[in-house]
Amino acid sequence: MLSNSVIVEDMETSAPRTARERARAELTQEIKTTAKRHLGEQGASSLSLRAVARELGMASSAVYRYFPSRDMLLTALIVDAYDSLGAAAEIADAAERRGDLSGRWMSVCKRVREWAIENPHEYALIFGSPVPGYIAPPDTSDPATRTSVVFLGILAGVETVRVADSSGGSTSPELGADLDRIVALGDESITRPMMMEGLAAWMQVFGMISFELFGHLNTVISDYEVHYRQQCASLAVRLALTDSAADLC
Amino acid sequence: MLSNSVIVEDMETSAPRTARERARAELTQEIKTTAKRHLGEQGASSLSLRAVARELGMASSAVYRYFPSRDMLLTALIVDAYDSLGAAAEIADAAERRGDLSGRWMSVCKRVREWAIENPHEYALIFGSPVPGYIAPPDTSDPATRTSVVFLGILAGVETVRVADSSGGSTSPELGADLDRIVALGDESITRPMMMEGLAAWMQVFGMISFELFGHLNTVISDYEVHYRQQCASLAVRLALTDSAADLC
DNA sequence: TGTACATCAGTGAACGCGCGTTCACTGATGTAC
DNA sequence: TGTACATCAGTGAACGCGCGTTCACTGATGTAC
Repeated sequence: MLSNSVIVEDMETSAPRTARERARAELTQEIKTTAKRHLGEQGASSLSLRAVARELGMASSAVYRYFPSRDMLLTALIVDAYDSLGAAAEIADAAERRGDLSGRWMSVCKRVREWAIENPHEYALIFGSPVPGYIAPPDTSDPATRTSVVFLGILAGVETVRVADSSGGSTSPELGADLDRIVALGDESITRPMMMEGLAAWMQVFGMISFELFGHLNTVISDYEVHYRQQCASLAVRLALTDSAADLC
Repeated sequence: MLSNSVIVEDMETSAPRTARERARAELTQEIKTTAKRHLGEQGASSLSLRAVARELGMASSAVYRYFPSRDMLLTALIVDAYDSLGAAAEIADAAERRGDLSGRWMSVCKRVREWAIENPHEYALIFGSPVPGYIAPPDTSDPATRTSVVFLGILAGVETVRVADSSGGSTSPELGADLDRIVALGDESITRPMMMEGLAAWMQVFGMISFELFGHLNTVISDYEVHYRQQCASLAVRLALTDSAADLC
């Protein structure tokens, strides 16, 4: 997975030999950076090529030398966002001792929220409402999985026997197959009940971040950070990453 | 809370004596209905008054007899969406025996997801990325709480002693005050650990629905309904609404 | 090292389009006597 | 019941605006000999 991302970055940033190539790489980046800023002021669906060009002091038609259409620019932003979040999660995970599962979990959770707060518009771009009429091309799905692979890696270290089966034994065959398929992604042996808990935790994490960023808790919670940390610590216990949440807060 | 919503509906639908008043009420509703449909095709930020008018076969300027501006129309849609979801949750809750806490929980969870699937654009409107540049007026916040009040009502029935404190004892004073404030909303005695679990469950529920609707699990889960039901059953156990998830699935 | 040609970035005008909002107006509906 | 006036819904033209995209062009950068 890591090697995969390196390849992507290679194509974008490395080996700009001639001045022309260097200039092109730089302007491509500048256009994306400006467009990212505009996302916040206008929202994804009304991102304007002309406005971006105007801010960069160039003719609107010049942007077409870099992106063949507005939708392609949007796609580039989405891919970048997934990649940026994925890289942040990978780094946070790698900073902890491999055996310290709860430490890795807390570190990744913390970093994901930080990333969202630092890049609210990009977070909204990938986790908010889909841009209507826009259909993500297949090349977006690969960087999208980076973050969840990190998460699966942490789960894989758990003695999954310790997670009880709370399904009541009535899992549908279809859902069972789904769970097995996710497990196979990580190439590890995770039990189905464990996978259900993992999915639940994952969705709760993004639910919490979305609620915070989209303002659904504005009049409810004031100390978002402490709340988030405690909830993540509870999740660590539930996922059997540790015995006690006390030392995580 | 219920009486409040009745008042709102009274103002909108009741007592249209003259033909003029009846026509006005009907057209107001028609405009909103058409606008709702357009939400899906274009997204909230590019909802077009002119397009709505065109579809209704009237001059674009005529819409201004009903809504003073595009933003006011958007506000009306948001208020309607919150109210509609809140009403659905209240009805689902009321259909179950008061003492059957896990039944009420499962019923409300099921109905909330159904509502989201039936009204994906309205769901995205209130739980997706905020419409940029649009600032919700204060009158939107009241209907927004309807759904959570239903949820608090269920929590209030639990012997909260049964929910263990997983915070490790290090709650910040600020967060503690936040939790107490939420508890006070429902005018019931819910312990802080219980409230934390309640928030977690609530956000997981909306995280699951958002992931499903926004397509983040498209290649991951195929049997959304079973997955959702099982996760909600697990949550019921965790919230001490029941002892076993088995009879809920 | 110098010249001739090819490649490419960027320009500016133009296309057709849709938008929100305003305004003076017409004609229908409601009300007071 | 009938008339005179007030209220209001809806019209259509106009305002100024921004949008995505195309196209023929100029001039700079790169390359082959």
